[in-house]
Amino acid sequence: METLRERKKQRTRDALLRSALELFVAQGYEHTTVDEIAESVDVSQRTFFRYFAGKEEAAFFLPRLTEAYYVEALRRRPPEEAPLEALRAAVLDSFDSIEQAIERYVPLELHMRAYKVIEATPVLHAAHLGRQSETEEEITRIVAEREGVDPDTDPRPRLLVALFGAVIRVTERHWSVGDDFGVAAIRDLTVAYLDQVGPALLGNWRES
Amino acid sequence: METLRERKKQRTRDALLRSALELFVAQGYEHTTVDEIAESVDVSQRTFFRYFAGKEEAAFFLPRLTEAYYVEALRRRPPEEAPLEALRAAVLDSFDSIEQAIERYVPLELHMRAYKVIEATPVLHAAHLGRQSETEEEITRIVAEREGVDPDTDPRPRLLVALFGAVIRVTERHWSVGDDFGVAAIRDLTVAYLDQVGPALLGNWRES
DNA sequence: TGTCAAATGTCAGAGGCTGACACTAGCCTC
DNA sequence: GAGGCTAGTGTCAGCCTCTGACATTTGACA
Repeated sequence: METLRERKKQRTRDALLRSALELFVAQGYEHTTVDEIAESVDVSQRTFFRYFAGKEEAAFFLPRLTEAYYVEALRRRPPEEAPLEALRAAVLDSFDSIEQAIERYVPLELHMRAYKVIEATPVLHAAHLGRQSETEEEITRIVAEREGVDPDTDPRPRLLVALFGAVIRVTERHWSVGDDFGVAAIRDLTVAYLDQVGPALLGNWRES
Repeated sequence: METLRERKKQRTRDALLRSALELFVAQGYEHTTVDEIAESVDVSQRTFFRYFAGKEEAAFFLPRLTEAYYVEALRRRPPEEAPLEALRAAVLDSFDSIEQAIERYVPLELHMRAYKVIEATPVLHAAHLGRQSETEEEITRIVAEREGVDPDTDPRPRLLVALFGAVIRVTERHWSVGDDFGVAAIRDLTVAYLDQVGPALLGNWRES
């Protein structure tokens, strides 16, 4: 962000993002119109659409960021690690670095509240799943490369990533209905759920 | 469907459904307008929206049906079965009964092609994932009840169902990019992927 | 300072979807 | 079988998301 022009752009986008999230949190995603968001930042509706491809994109700007951090964390894991272990460690790693990244845009709590709006709004939740599904495709390629297998032939990378993603989503969902807005809460839940994968798949629950 | 009135309604809805799927398959979901669908059946746009809550709902009418069949098949599994085994057997069971159910509405091949459109259209795929996520909630309750555990306390039912759903989705995705439109192909793929869950979760792939 | 390009605004319009109201056509009773 | 009732349909007006086209403003930079 060198020139004045670029700084202005940045400020406009940040303001739009922040206003959008605040409005979503305050009055719900569906009850917030793009006109409202634009007006609250004093730009035209058209300008909003030049910064965000759609209303959804405003809601997903920060989730996108955190996913990028996760992918980055995964790329950094040592190649000797077993695949599942690398996926798990990357999640825990990324939790740390993400907080500051978020704060560059909005207060962490606003982000957390917005995240709960995503989980609670069916159309947003669906879009969220769709995006995650795309991310999983990227992660699949990373895992396959780590292990030196072909993801189009060997089903294991895609399957492992899908299974892992399922655990993450159950965790997010569980977190989203709770009252704890902190990152530590998600972290603990993630570990707890990952540890339950074995028992869940076990044949007989009634003997335990 | 006793009265003439009811028969007419049924015919209108069936015609709308069929026209919609045909248009989606022929020219793509996004390039098909509701006006087009309505016009091809010679009713007003408003009438379309009285039969389907939205354009999406037309695309998901049959997937909804097949999911209902799956849930029903699961309910019928003997209670002694281990949970994962019941989920697996229910999928295979339901494949049989679904074909005829579909044919009551449209030719099976049209349905299969429409299904590929869902998988290939991002906005539909996302909505599909959202709906599946809701179905998983229902399945979770069924599994929890079978096993006599509380799904709000014990993480295993929800986790198992999420993991199982992940395998199903990978299977669907794989099938959707292939050229085989038959049901047998999905069935075989399902079995193959389910058998890979263990190996995928296994620590080290390089030793095998 | 004047030129160029980037950013924004304005306008028109497509497409999804909804509420309100009028009208048409099966249904049911007498 | 005529007439009242009501479910189903059409019409219309309007909101909201999103896009293309064109005009206008405002930094950047020689």
